[in-house]
Amino acid sequence: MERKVRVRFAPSPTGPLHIGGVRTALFNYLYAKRNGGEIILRIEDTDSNRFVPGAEDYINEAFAWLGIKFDEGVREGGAYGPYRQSERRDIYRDYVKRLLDAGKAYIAFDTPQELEAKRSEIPNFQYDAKTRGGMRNSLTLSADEVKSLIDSGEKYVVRFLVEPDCKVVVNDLVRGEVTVNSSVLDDKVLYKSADDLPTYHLANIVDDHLMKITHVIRGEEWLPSAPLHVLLYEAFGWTDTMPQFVHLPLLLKPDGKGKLSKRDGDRLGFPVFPLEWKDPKTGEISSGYRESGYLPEAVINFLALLGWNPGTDKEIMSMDELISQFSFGHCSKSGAKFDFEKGKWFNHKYLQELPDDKLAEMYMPLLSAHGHGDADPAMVTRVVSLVKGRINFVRDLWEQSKFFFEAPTEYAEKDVRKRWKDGMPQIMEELIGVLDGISDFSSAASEPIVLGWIAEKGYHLGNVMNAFRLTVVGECKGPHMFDITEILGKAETIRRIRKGIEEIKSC
RNA sequence: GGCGCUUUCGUCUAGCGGUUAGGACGCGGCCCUCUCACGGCUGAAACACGGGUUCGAUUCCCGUAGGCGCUACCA
Repeated sequence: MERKVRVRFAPSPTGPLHIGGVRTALFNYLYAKRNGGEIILRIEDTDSNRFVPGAEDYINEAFAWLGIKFDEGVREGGAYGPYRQSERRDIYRDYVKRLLDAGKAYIAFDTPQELEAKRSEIPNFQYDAKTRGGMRNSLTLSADEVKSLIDSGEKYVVRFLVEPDCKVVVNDLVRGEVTVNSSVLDDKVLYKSADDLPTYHLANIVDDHLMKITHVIRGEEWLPSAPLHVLLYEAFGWTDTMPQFVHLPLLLKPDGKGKLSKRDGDRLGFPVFPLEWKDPKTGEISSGYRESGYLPEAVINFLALLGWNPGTDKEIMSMDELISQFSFGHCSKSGAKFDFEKGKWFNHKYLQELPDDKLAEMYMPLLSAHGHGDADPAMVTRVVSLVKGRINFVRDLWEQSKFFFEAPTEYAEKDVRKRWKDGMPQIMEELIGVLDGISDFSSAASEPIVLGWIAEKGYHLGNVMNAFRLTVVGECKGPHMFDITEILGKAETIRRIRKGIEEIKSC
């Protein structure tokens, strides 16, 4: 029977959501939506030691910004809650008991210190069929001993009993069949004594089963424990509804080796988190894509193409297009190095798609910060239309357009040397006269007049125009000259040429 | 160390037995042009290695090497 597709993204609230986690969530989302299914956000807070306040809110805010909407979750509600694992203790206890009663799990009293001692004493020590007979557990102790130990308040964990030498097959939608021998698996702790909570493995299987998850889509770091999960489904007798597994390739460091980590962002100067994050303990701030000027659509598009492709040359795709094209058949198997330059390119592309007035609106706070909050919106929109082609971020707008708002106070030495030749001040004086005589200062009307004057005088077009530009912009770059002067107006243009004649010293 | 996954330009990747090995980012050149960008065109740049299988391997299989992950009462 075909079950309705249900997937989940299950982060633990141990800090800000890593960009690799965002990518995993995105693939879950795309697959679910592509197949008319549902996506659940489950908070896996079964490690009370690593719990970080604020992390859960961060996760919700990040997905809201990115445009990934969950069908069920702590905030969204749903028929399969609670969606926070710390609120499901009773459920887990019940399922652990089932395993215990069925003889598929056992109680172990070994303390962390005892285990530590074993590990340093025996190389490659593993708690399994070979070694469990020499440990303190309900398999080696008599029922009476176990009972009295428990009654006396002795701490214990519950371990999964792994039968040795069995072939375990994990069926993975992107990797095919992955086979391991159960002897390489250890008797994993399913229930911890330290915080009276299950481990990831137990909670994960129980919740996925109860929440009717059909596809477990997660990072490749989980592949080694997937056989254990398969064994757990078998132990519970849930093999007929066991989800399909998909292990996604990891996001790797742009340089060097290893998977992308928090440190890489600080080191290489790009964010590894969707939103800025302030560590509640240390006060340390980690930059986010949102605060760095990224458009959420660009981040989504960029991330989608890391480890997946539509099978065509198309690269710029909206969320809806991604959804309609998505499949695991086009997922790659090997890790992808994080290419920050390409990320910038995506943002550049998406910025170009924005309407000018919208971009202008996004520019306003920055303009205000530079003391130009009173700028005319129509003028700003026009400015933005002229310079947007050269920006990767909204913040680049200032560097590219500040001369529209402030007269240059210094002049690029290199350009002065090249364009401010002897006699140029004199020609600029003439230019002032020509400009002063123009009544319609629009680009279209003024350009032929100035160009005509240059031609008539036999001046060098490039030299005169660049000297002109130097006085108005401060350097030889920027949009079409007459588009600039149209916005500046006659008075300001002439004022700047005069200022230039005064201040530019030829070399 | 053990176990598993993986391997096409510097990077992200297309390719699913026969291709001049394609695209994108970045880099170089040309065009456009008053400048710098944008844009258009274009150039350099890859099948890790060794065995098989096959008429034929980038493609399938096996090794080797490299890379990555896991190896906790963390997820």
